[in-house]
Amino acid sequence: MNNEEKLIELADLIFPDITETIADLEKRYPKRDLEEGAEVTRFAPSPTGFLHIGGLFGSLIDMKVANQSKGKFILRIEDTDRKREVENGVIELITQMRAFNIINDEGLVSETEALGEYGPYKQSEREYIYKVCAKELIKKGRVYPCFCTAEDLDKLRESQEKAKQIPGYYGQYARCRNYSVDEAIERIKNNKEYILRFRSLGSHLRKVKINDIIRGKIEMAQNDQDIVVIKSDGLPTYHFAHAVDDHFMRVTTAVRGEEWIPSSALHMELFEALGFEQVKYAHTPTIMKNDNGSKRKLSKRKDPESAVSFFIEEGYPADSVIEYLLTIINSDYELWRKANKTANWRDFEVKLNKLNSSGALFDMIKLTDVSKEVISRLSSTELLELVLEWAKIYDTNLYNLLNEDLEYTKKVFAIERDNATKIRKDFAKYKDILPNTFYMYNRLYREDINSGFNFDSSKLDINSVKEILEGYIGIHSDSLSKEDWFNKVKEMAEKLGYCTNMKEYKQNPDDFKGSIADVTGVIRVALTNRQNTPDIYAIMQVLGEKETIDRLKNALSMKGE
RNA sequence: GGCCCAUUGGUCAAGCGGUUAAGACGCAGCCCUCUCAAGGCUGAAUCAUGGGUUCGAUUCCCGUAUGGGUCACCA
Repeated sequence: MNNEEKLIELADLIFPDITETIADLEKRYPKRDLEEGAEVTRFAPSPTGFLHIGGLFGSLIDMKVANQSKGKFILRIEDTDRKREVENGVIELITQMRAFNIINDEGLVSETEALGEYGPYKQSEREYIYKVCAKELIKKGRVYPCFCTAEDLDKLRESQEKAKQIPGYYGQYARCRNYSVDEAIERIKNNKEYILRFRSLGSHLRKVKINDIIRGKIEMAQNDQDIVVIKSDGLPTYHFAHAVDDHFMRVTTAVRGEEWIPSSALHMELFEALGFEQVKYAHTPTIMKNDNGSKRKLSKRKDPESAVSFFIEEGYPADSVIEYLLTIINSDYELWRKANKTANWRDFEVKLNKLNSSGALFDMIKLTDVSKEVISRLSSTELLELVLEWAKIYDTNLYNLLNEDLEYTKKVFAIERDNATKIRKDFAKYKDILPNTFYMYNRLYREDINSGFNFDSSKLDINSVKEILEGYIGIHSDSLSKEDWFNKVKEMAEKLGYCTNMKEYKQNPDDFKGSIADVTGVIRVALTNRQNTPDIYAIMQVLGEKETIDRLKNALSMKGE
């Protein structure tokens, strides 16, 4: 029996049930019939139920690149590490992606259902496919059984470290690669436990070039490690699964985190050994956080904002997070947004080669700004809808409050928003809304004034406050236009000795009792118990005449006691 | 430690051999203004460092420093 025949015997011994070949798989998963330039991308997380901000970042790029080129965006679940699996992890992930409008064309759409012809899309269900590939490589002598135990490997690493050698299973240190096929067969027949390793033909003395879409050419040492291809549980390692899956799912561009750069040389060799065409790589930068002056990766344990669920819980609109991420992905996004004020971010074209390759610090303050902008583009109806959806889950008190009188709530939301010449930009997240509008709700307003009014006593004394309130109650009317209303307020203010022209007042403050701003300030506090609010005319219009007068009178009486 | 990646204001960054080195956030000031938010204007603030290459380097090359990543039967 020659060596080739022996290898076949070995392959059959290891995988007796596998009869198909890579060629069969090539037929089953044919090249896609897509337009020229169409990109097939994939997001391939582990089903931990936790969507990291970096994952959202990556999947957003995946989706944009696929959509823009009329390609396909696949969601594949990498569940080959059963220790990491979490119950309902897949559906949790999909739900979170959907919350941000990241929708895949293909792959998992629920815990068990999937779209597309290139499945299964869970790696644990692709065992057969990996085995077909592994078997073929055994026949070619490129995969061999390794009988080393965990202790063997520990010892090896230790001695390598001591001898200042590159650690790993390679070359002269790869004990099992040197067994003859007969020896290997014999060991297996004797029920020795084994895993399958790749036989690398590379040398770290030679260089190899990776062409990265984001970074350009990356030069590194060839792979020479005999990495594990199939683990003892029968499932593949990431490396092997990456090559097999991305090939047979006909992925064109693998967008992945930069932590994969060092293993790219290995992946190249794997593709080569399997006879696959290389995929293109786009290694994305890591999103970092400033921690006492030093950059570090956003950590799942230390940083709540590493989970996208954080932003949902806080009440940031999904689009805010996406648009913020887009500003990191392509910094000309902001220019585009300025030129296309009402457009949807989906219409923005992401350019992979314009990505900055250094890790960006996550900037909450910038997020806040982007988010204010996003919210300011919403009509009161749209905003209300989003807030209700959010509050239903995360703030039931708010949900109930807003629902007590939806028509009224709509009017509250419309203040300085609908038909306004200048739209308020003071909400960055839904959580900001209640602290800034609570006074529009009688019950909350009354609770708040229980502990006293916040009149600015440094400006006016009690008697002046009373005087203003009395004066204003006398002239208040709901039916005036804003201009007429303000003229009446000025008229009254003037009578009481206040300056109605701010410029004039600023020049000679001592000539007056105070300014028109002080007068409206008193009315404002009486109505809202806040010194800063939106336009009080608009507020009074929503409160209605009765409630307005009630509040003013109440303030007057409390102040007098 | 080996290998890899990165380095333009406080932050995100444009720039691709000759620029007064864009823009955004933030900050400061002014204007507008019934307060605030917004808006308008103005301002302070940047090419990590040392060598080359070049008539000329932020831009190209090498070294150094700093930061990050990676060296598993985890992905």
